[in-house]
Amino acid sequence: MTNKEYADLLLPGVKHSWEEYEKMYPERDLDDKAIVTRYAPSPTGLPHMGNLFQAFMAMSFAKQTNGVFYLRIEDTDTSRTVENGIRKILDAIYPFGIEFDEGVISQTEEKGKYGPYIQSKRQDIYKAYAKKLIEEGKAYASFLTKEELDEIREQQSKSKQRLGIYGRYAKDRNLTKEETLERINKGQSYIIRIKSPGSFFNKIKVNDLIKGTIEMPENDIDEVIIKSDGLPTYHFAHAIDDHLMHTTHVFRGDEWLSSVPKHVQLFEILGFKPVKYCHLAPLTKSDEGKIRKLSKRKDPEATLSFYPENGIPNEAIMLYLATITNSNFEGWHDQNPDKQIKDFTFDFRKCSSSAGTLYDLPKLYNISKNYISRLTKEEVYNNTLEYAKNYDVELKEILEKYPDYSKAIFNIEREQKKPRKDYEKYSDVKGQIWYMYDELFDKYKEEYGYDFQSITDINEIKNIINTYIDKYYDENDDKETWFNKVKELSDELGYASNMKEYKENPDNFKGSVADVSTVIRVSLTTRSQTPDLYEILRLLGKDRIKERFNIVK
RNA sequence: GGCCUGUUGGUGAAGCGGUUAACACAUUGCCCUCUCAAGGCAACAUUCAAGGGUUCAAGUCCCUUACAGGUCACCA
Repeated sequence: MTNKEYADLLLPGVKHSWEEYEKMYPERDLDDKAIVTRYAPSPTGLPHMGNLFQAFMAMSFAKQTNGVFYLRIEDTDTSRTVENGIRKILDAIYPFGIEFDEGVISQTEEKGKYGPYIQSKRQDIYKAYAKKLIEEGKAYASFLTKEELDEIREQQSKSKQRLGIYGRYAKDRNLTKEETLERINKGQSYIIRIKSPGSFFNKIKVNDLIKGTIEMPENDIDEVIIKSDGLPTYHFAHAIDDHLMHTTHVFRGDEWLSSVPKHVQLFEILGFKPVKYCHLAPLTKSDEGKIRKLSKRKDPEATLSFYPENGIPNEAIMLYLATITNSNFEGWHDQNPDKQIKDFTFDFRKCSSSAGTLYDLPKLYNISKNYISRLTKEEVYNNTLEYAKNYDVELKEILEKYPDYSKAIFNIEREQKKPRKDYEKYSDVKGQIWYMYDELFDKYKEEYGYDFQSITDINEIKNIINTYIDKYYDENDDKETWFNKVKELSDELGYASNMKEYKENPDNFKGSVADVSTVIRVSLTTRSQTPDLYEILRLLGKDRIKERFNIVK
């Protein structure tokens, strides 16, 4: 019996040979420097922030080198695969600006010449290469049962030896063809393992683009490559797919680092050109003094839906991811505020190699605040409306009812060199401007209550607002005239119009122009802290000012 | 337990044998100012997990220890 016939018996029904597959997946016609990489999730649930981070990074490096970024679905664990898993991944990730050049593009479609991009549809390919290894004597059928495996593990840990199927524990390694076939004929189930040529006492060096050069023992474990369900293990699928799809760089979590010797070995015995590895540290969080991985279960901010639900702009998240990808991004962005993330050139040498990046929400909010402050009034209006449509019906109705007026509100101290920065997220908006709308003012004024500061005597308050509206208010005043009048009002009523004088001799006055302004401000809005009072007066207009003054009791 | 990685202020970090140890967030104080936000200025690591070594010189190179994380599946 030839080796080829033997391989056919172990893995029957394979349609193509590995040579044919090699021809079907030719080299890509790309620049030498072009990075081909992928995002390769398992469809086992919703992606989280760590996944987005990986996808973002892989995409950024591919795009800046005019390479290819594709989506591959790793669904070789059929028991964990969830319903509509692909759609869930895509829906979660698309809003954040992740774009694939190739690969799976919807639950049912894909594009590109290197597919299928779903591993469960590539079974024949994996088997063809497994047969190659069997033919060459580099892989074999292993009949170890669950019980035998457990026993070996127990024995190894009891005698403090390394765990795994290697050396003398790889019992079926030296079975002859005849012995193997005999067992198969008896109906014993088997899987395919590689016959590892490595020795634990040899060291290999791997140059990880992020972690640097790492020295590790060679792999000597007879790793499983084809499982009993006929599907490949992650390790085998990784080698085959990334070879055939001509991936140049593999971005993945650093939990894979310790598997690298297996992967290097697999590429070698298959005769593949090795890929470059970029192992990313997990996003972490400090919890009761301990550092741990960001967790979907414990940390709401790990879930991608947290962001739209809280009105945090997607762009801010991308900006944040860029700043934790490369430490020099932030400085560049400050210098080039009008440029896009894609204009920045990321550098592997500027990627942090530390054990974990703390995912810092306050920092993200700061980035978001700066981002929103630079938007135009239209953009703020549209984005807030978009948020409100899903999460705040009351706000949505108000915004839709008064589009121009709302934009004018958003324009207060906006669209200038040093814009006002008071929204970290769109969900902050209502809390800061509700009093500008009569409907909301009527509804919430009692709830919030008038926040008069130092002046609490209602007669004095009435005195100030009545004198102001009767003698000084003129809706046609410009800002300077307006404020001069407020000062005159202060002088007339015994308040210091000059803050310096007031600070020097506070006892000579009833208060200052600040107190007078506060009375006007609070009477109109109930709030002691608002944006520019002049702008608010202008937007409210004479009638509503009078109306609101009259309500104050 | 074996193997691997990491450890610079409250946080993220820059640093690649000679610097007053950048910068950003947070915090605190002052200034500006009709409030808030913003902005300006300043404070915040006598020291780079601990110890030892190499060197004229070490956060930077070497060793040991400690701590943290990862990994050792027919899961990815």
